[in-house]
Amino acid sequence: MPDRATSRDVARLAGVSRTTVSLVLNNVPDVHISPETRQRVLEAARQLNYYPNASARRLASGKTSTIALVWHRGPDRTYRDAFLPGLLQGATHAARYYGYYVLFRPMEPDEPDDAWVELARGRHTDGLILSGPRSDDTALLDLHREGFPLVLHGQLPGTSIPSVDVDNEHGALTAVRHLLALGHRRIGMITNAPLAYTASRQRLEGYRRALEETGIPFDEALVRYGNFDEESGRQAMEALLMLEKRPTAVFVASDMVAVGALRALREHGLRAPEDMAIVGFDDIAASRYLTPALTTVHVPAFGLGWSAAELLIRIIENDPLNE
Amino acid sequence: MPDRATSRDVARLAGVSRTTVSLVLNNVPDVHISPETRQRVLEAARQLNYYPNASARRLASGKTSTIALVWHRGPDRTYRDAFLPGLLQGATHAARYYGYYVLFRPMEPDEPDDAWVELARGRHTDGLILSGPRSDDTALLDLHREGFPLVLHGQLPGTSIPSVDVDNEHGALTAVRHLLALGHRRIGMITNAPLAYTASRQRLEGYRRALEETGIPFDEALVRYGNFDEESGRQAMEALLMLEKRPTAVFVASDMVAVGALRALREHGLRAPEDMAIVGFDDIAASRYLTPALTTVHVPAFGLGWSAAELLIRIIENDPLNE
DNA sequence: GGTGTATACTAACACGTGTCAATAACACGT
DNA sequence: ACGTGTTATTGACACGTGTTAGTATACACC
Repeated sequence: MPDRATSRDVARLAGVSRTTVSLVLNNVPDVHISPETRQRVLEAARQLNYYPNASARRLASGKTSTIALVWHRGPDRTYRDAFLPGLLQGATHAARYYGYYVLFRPMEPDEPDDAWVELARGRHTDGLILSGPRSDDTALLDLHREGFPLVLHGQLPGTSIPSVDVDNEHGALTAVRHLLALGHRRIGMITNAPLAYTASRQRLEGYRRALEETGIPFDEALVRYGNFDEESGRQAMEALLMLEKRPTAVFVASDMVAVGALRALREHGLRAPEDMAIVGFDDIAASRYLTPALTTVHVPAFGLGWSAAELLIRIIENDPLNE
Repeated sequence: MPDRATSRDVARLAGVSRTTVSLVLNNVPDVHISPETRQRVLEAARQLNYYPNASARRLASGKTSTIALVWHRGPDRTYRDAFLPGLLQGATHAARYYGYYVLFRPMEPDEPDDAWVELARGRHTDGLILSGPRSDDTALLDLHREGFPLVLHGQLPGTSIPSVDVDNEHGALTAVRHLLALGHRRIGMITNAPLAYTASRQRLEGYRRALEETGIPFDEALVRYGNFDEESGRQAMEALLMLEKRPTAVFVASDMVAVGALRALREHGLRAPEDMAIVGFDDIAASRYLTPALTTVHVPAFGLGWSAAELLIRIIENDPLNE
């Protein structure tokens, strides 16, 4: 590769000092450069096709202008894969707006849970978005205590670390209200996952509140538990169909699980929504192509990515924790 | 944030020179350090929780240990979104294996087509994977001529730039052979996109070759042209259904387009595969959840990402173009 | 006892930028 | 003539690491 031009080369060609080159190219405010000099510098830079060396700039400025998205793949792999493009593009969109790059760092099963810490400690990035954090992660708490900029995507109860997440309860509330508005009074629910997951509890709570609003008593017999995948949805629906008094509608708190529930219906010769109305949650791409199309609660992956990145960059640039 | 330890601090604590610290921590070969010294250095580093500063290391070594994935979203947005997680995770998987990080850089509609060039010229990364390159991109050719490591994902006829891509022709060949093996003799095709796209032409060629193998004459009347989306598939299938002699099977060279084709069948009261067999291409996640499930040609997104990154890193590290 | 040679370590330079403190030139009022 | 302030520019240091050339010591060999 040919030798690249440095700011020294630009300075020489323009007949000024390296400092002046830096001041001009960075548009440093409150500094006076004569228009002719400015012009000469810009012309020289153009002529030499000069691009400042990122590594040198990082070292000198102490800023990497980079944030990282750390991606824990959970047990709900397929669901999270469907979520990734939106989240990532949202994050990069915001990052670009503020002049940052985005490093993508998926955590793989064979590495230690806190392998991502090196990104922070080695100052590869100015901040991190952690998607799918674990609460037993002491490295995470340490970093936060030291004031390293972090934003979580997902719930982590009991910490003060900034986070973004879907409003699970409200989404569920809306979904069940929709079924109520259609006239259903006996409405079942299949959760997206076991109740150990915060999101799961919140969606259940939304379901409960919607019923409460309408004065319908909560009936535990109508609730079954999904476990991320299709098969768990099929089994849960089977169980609901076995009930003496079947529900006329079911809120399934995950599209992936809902696919299984729909399959169970078909196996019993039942049709949706005529024989049983179904509302999903997550808005996976596939739901649009199902037959019949699945009504579902939209989850704004792009918006979440955007918000997470924007929040993180605000924290990085204000540094409110240490000044 | 507390002051981080530098290699100087480690050197002082261990009672050695900074050079020794560097030699020990980087495991530099062919250099002799006594076991006691080595131990003292490692202990000091541990005690100070020392992580080398990435920016300084980059500057000193001239290596960023980073590759970037440049993502052009094409007109086929949904399809490419479904492809992203696999490609990206494949690339990061290989990158991690070789000790590289991955920068994700989507190109947005509002920026110049060659905005990504700054990544290379500013030495933000050691190399680039370009997904969905444009042939009219002179900046691309310039960089390649200068020996900057590049790998393309997708076709770019008439250049010597290394690239990875799906074997479109072979995939199509396999799909049509499958239909032939089922006994079909009158097989239609709906392309994934207009023939201006290389991938489109290659899939058509695979279809043609499969027929040829079996001695079935190619009949242009049985070929219709999709355009990435569902609606184009619906229309194309409508046209095929209007034929006097309908095909008994159709190879649709894109799952997204196939979804539309299936819809058209339903609208005519026809069932797949009983009334008309369909084989798709791309293996989007949704195809598994369609009813009936769509048989499709699997596209190994993860493998492509892996290959692209591995090839790129080989080029970076051998630098065969300039030595 | 001199001559090589392997071992263990270090001083000093390089990487290319950002930025502060200093300087020089000049205008202006008294 | 002298101080004061403004404008335009620069010299010199800092950022934290990698790496080469070199020094000092110990050891082996004839």
